[in-house]
Amino acid sequence: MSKCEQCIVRKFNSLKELTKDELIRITACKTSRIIKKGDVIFKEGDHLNGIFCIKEGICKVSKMSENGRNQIINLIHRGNIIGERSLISDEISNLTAVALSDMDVCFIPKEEIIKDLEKNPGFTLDVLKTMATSLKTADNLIVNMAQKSVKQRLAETLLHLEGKFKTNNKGAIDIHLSREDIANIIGTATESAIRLLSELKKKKIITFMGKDIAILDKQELEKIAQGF
Amino acid sequence: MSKCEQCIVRKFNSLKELTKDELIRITACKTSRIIKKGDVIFKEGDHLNGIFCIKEGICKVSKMSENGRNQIINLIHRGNIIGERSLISDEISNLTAVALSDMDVCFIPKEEIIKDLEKNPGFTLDVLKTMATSLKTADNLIVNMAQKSVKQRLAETLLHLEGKFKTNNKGAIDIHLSREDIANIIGTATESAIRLLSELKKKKIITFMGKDIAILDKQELEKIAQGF
DNA sequence: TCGAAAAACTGATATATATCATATTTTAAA
DNA sequence: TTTAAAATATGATATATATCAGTTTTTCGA
Repeated sequence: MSKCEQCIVRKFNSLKELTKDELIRITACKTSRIIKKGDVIFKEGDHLNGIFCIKEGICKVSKMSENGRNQIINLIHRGNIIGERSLISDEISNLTAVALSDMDVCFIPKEEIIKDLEKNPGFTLDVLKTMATSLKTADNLIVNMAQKSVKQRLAETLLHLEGKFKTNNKGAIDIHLSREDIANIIGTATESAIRLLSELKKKKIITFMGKDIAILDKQELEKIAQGF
Repeated sequence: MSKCEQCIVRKFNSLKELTKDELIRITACKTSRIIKKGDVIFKEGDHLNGIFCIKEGICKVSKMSENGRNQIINLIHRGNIIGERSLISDEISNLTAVALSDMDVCFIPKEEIIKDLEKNPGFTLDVLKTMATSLKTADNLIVNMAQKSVKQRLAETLLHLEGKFKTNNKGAIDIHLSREDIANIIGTATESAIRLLSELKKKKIITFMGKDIAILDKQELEKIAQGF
């Protein structure tokens, strides 16, 4: 069992605010889990009973609309925590998390986190700051979804993905998403996403490298994202 | 100058967690403001330097998209607090707040709230819980905006408005919004909103009462909201 | 390595929604 | 009260996007 006190991943999230003693307590009760690509970490309606700290890998966080269409709300990677919103509200999960790659995560039981929230104001404040940032991001997404065209949202998504996941040694965006996933991020039909990607490829703004996508003309993509 | 200790409005927000002493301190430094319908309370890019506690009236909280279209993110009324997200992130405001009616609000300076956040864990935890709820609401809105048709969103908005603002003595939804405001809530062109409202009126699902709207057939509206 | 299933792709068509134009009604200011 | 401006309404049309149908390519398990 790896020790939280020595885990570098906590530096990237609110757990960095915990004291050594608190971390030792967490180490004692947390469980490590290996999650296979495609596995469901949790789904809408689940009682979570804790939070997940992502040590390695990527997952998508999504929600079903009443129409039966799936909307990806966020992509989560190393260092992030998921499940904390439901924990704080003391509710069943409103979201579904599915692994996009093999993952290495730690599960920390609810009671331990609540103990820290009640006893360590620095931790609580950091969780609050993180949530404030999430809320700002969500507000931006609402505006984009409501006001921008699918083409704009696709361009923006590609730029955002490159910024977040960087490029691999071949210059391609370092995350593999299916066409359906991309469609579910921008909120459109899979066919529409495919068509618009093909169009961008034809215009040499992007290119496909095996399963990945590389941005060739960032400037042009930024223009499209802004509606030109 | 009214006293926070005696103010009933605080019972509806996180300020309820403050101690008597803390409230007395807030009373000493807060300022009351009368805001006229149509006035801007704050706008995107403003340094807020505090939060606003709404004692009376309603305001819309919105954000401009890069396209130059305005998206209303939330409607805020008596008991709610605005400006706390920017305060916690220590950022300029990402949103604009405009009064939809004459308002009576209290402005509480940033330093005082920060003091309480640092010293009163119950207060911080309540702010955190409120923000967790806001985040859930925002996530739902993302999904609706991305996956539902304008017609669905209009129906849902009308139902939501009735639930939130109740009906007046004539049975109309007790908030007055311009057609443009309604369009900016559902994220569509004003003409489209008008057309769809007319359609609902023609079908006797809603009716117009002067400036207000009344829901005549809630069941049917719920069906439309669900995509039928 | 084969074959079935899944994913990616393309075309044709329908439909929802935006846009532009213009008319009518309401509001508010002079 | 009159009048200009704003809000509401409606029609015509263009366009973006969804949907349905079918093909090709890729993936992966037996």
